[in-house]
Amino acid sequence: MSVLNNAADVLRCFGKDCPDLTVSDVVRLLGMPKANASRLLKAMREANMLETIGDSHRHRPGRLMLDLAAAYRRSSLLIGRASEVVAEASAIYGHTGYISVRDGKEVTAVADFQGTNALRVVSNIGRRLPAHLSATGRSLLARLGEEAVHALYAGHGALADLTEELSKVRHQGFAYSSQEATPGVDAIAISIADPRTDEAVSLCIVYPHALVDIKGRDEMIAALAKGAARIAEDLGDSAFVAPRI
Amino acid sequence: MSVLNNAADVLRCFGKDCPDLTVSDVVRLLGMPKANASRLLKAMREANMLETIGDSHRHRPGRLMLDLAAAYRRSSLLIGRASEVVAEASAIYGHTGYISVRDGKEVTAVADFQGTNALRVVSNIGRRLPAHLSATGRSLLARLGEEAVHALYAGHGALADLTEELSKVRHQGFAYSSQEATPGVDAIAISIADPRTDEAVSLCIVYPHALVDIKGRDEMIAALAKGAARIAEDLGDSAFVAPRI
DNA sequence: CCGAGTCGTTCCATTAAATGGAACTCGAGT
DNA sequence: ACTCGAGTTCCATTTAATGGAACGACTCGG
Repeated sequence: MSVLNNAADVLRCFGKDCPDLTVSDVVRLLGMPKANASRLLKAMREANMLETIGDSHRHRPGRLMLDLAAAYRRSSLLIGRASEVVAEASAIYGHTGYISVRDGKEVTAVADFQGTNALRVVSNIGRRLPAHLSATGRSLLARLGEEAVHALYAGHGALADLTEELSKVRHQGFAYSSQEATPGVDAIAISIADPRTDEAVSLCIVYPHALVDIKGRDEMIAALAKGAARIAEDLGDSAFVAPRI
Repeated sequence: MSVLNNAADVLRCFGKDCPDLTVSDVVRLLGMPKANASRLLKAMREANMLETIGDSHRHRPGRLMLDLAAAYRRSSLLIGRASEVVAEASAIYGHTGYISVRDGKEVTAVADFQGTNALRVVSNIGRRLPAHLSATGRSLLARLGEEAVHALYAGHGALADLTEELSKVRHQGFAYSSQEATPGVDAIAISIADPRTDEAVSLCIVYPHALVDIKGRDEMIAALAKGAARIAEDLGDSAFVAPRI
């Protein structure tokens, strides 16, 4: 099924910073003969996996793909429950919140809730972040055993720091970052899991550093924690530790 | 490229109300030999187009698909501009807003902004609605010529009503529905297009019928219209008509 | 503990599709 | 008119998809 893999490779190209693709982009990025690239994009177009932008030769993901992220959300009880909690916290405090999942060494947001404050962090849904460099990523990595993290980050320079940071997250019950990925932006994150499906998600709030002091931060952690604890109990997530603040 | 089409057909199954798929679901829904279904799902799994839920045999869209909706949004300047307008209106009035696109006789939301009011309409992103039965759909259909609508809905029972309704939308500059798709829920929608790419989107606000009178509705229409007019001017959308209220 | 039923995977010969080099088309820019 | 880059089409070769049938795993009711 080589076509499928090629098609998946094409779709992966959209991942990082590439808003659209042409035949020659695909040739360059994937090192594929251009006859193949041309036919592949055509077939993907006909299958609604891609569509052209206007009548140019540039391609973007097709309509078929639009609903799949929503289908993913709908397939998971955990995501639905977590969304309720974050949506409420986001509405109360006015900061942007999101739900994210880990995929190897990366995290992706699966749902976001725009804050309402005049100064708020714009959500970055659909953009992959390195798990070890974000609060939401570390809250998810902390759920892995220490060995699993070692295996995942074997040979990685940041492993020592990460190990220490994760044990702190495990002890505290939440992850925190201050101006780490983005200057002026802090984040808090708590993870929960569904033992029946082995999936884990992170509940995260991001906010402008200047607007929230430690007291305000702890208030939001408590709000997330309350909802997360209820979900953990309902689903039987025995690994959940209530945050200590 | 028959695999691609089969894969696309599988992905389409997630569209309506089907949160997960098994091999036999695929056999039943697509009438495919089960040997093929089994191998196809396996290949899609390996390409990250699907993933299993826990260690069961149930499949959902894979992580690869999660970012594609966001890539779609990023590829379109129009969607970005429209999102700003709806996000602001949603924050001001506290009602849920979304941006949607038309795909034949259906409309899909591509972005949503949860309202903050205690009583708010929960967004239905990723669920396809019949275009002729929703305000957002009619605001987009109104952009088509009358002949194009006739061609699209040839033989459809609702064509006469729809034609009349659309000419009203064209004249008013906005579409309105009161308790149409959902009891107790009203909606307003304004569409704009980017002539360079031939894409059109609808800016839509949905709100509880009981909470908003005509005056409040017109205020929101004016807010959307103001943002939409600015976008229409910037992009050169000559077909845009400013709402008359 | 057994057998019927359901579900998923694997095997294998047949058939159909993907592959990649080269030739061809189309526009844009000297 | 010529060239350059981008995209598509052609064709013989190779490779992968197909579907019937057999096989393994599991569940339910007796």
